[in-house]
Parts: sequence; C-alpha cells; structure tokens
Amino acid sequence: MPELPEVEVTRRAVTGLLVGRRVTAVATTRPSAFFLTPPKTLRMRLEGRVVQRLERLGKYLVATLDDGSRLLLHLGMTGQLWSSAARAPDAHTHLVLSFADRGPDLLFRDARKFGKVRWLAPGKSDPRLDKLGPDALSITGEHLFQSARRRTAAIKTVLLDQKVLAGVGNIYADEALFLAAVKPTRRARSLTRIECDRLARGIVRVLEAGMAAGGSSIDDFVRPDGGSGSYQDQHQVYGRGGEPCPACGQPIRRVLIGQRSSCFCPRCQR
DNA sequence: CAAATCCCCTGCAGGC
DNA sequence: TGCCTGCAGGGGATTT
Repeated sequence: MPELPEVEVTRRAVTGLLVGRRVTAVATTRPSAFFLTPPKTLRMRLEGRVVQRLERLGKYLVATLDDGSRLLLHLGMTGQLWSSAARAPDAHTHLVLSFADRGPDLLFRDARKFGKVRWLAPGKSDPRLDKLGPDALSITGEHLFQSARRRTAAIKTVLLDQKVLAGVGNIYADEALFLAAVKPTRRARSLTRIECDRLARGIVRVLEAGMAAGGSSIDDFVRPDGGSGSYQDQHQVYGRGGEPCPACGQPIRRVLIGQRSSCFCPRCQR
C-alpha cells in the first residue's frame, strides 16, 4: 500500500527510466476507471514526447513532458511501476511506455486497479492536486493544530485527509500516533499544541525512516527493480493487534476508525 | 462545510 | 481439495 515513502522510493528508482527519454509507444489495457484519460487519448498525447522531470506531490507522481503537459500517476493500493528489465508484462499490466532508445520499458501494473492515470494539457490542473495539503515531510505542529482544532473526527481520520497533509496513509498514521503517544481515536480538536508538535515530529520521523528502509513491503510494494522495502520490520503497532506493545508489553488493540483498521497501545497512547 | 457510508477491484487467508 | 466469506484500503461520490 504505497504511501509517501513508497511513492518517493518509486520516484527515485524510476526517474532514470523516464527522464530524458522519448516515448515512442504506449500500450494499455481496455478502458476502465484506471484510466481517467482514455487509453486512446493517452497514446495520442504521449507518443513522441520527452519526459523532462518526475516529481512527487503527496502520493501522486507527476511527469512533466516537453510540450508542457503532465502525466499523473497514482499507485492506489496495489500499483507498481516496473522496469521491463525486471518483470514481463502480465494481465495486470495496464500501461507500458516504450522509448526511442529501445532501452527498458516502463510498466504500470496494478492488480486491484485502484490506481489512476491522467494526462493534463499544458496549463491545466487537476482538483486532486489542487486540494492537496502541505507535503507530510514538511508538516508542522502549528499546521496540524490549526487543522485539528476545527475537526470533531478522530485524529487518525484527520491525518489520512490529504487536504490537511499529503502523503500519510494507514500504516504511517498508526506509527506516527504511536511515536507521539496519542490515541488514534482521540477527537482531533482535543489535541493540545504540544501533542500536535509531537505528532508532527512523529510523522516526519516515520516517513524518513520508511524512505531510508526502502518503504514498507506488506503485500504489494516492490521497487521497479523488483527489490522490496524493509520498513515493515520496524513497524511498532501497525498490523500487530494482539501482540505486546514494544514499549510496555501491554497487548496492542485493534479498532476500526472510518472503516480502516487502526492499531495502538492502550497504555502508551492517550 | 464536515462527517459517515458506500463503492471501486482482486488476491489471499481462514474456516469448514 | 475447494468453495465461500471477509478483509486489505486510497480516495472519490453520495448522502445526511
């Protein structure tokens, strides 16, 4: 489940596979919700273009092309970018870009098809991007405090709201709340400024550790070369319901918050 | 506007 | 062995 660290690890790994290369062919599966821009249009717009840079905005990857247009990629739950040098296309490979230099293709594979592809004309934007809050790597306690104070929802729900901050998903939200010793079910507006400071530091810390470990490989995340991340080995609470808390030994509790499973230590987190 | 709910989709684990 | 059910969850759409 790609969150900011996994998307950033992917971006770094795939930059060399995209930037500076001229697209010569675009192969896709049939039209579906995966394609916000129809396959036919994608093909027409991308062929002949040179990729100039690849950025990450929250959990989105944004490739800028030499005509000023942009290609948005979102990995959803199970999206993977692969080099054709590491894996052959299969039934779940929905987009394949080939290049003029005849080097490896870029494969976008997504078993569950929660991922998205969209082409943006020059100067055009996308509400998905426009609404994103500040990047989670630069989040401050002050911003969290100002955002949380108006919300009655659980703080965990607010952390997952990409309009508040962009990049945090279920795994890193649970881990950051543990580091900050804040219970995920707490009403957001009940958090003090001090707690928001701790939470902001916790978020940045788990995201940086996640990137350093190459991301969390639970079921689906792989790097484009086929390698996997190892941050799952450092998870303190995520996915550990029933196991002892690494800090105090109390059994970790698992609850549902907004249909998402959430794990926390009832003793350490208040 | 905020919050709650449903839904998209498919692989996999667990139960029988 | 094989079938069925439930679960995983990012995020958009819809409803309250």
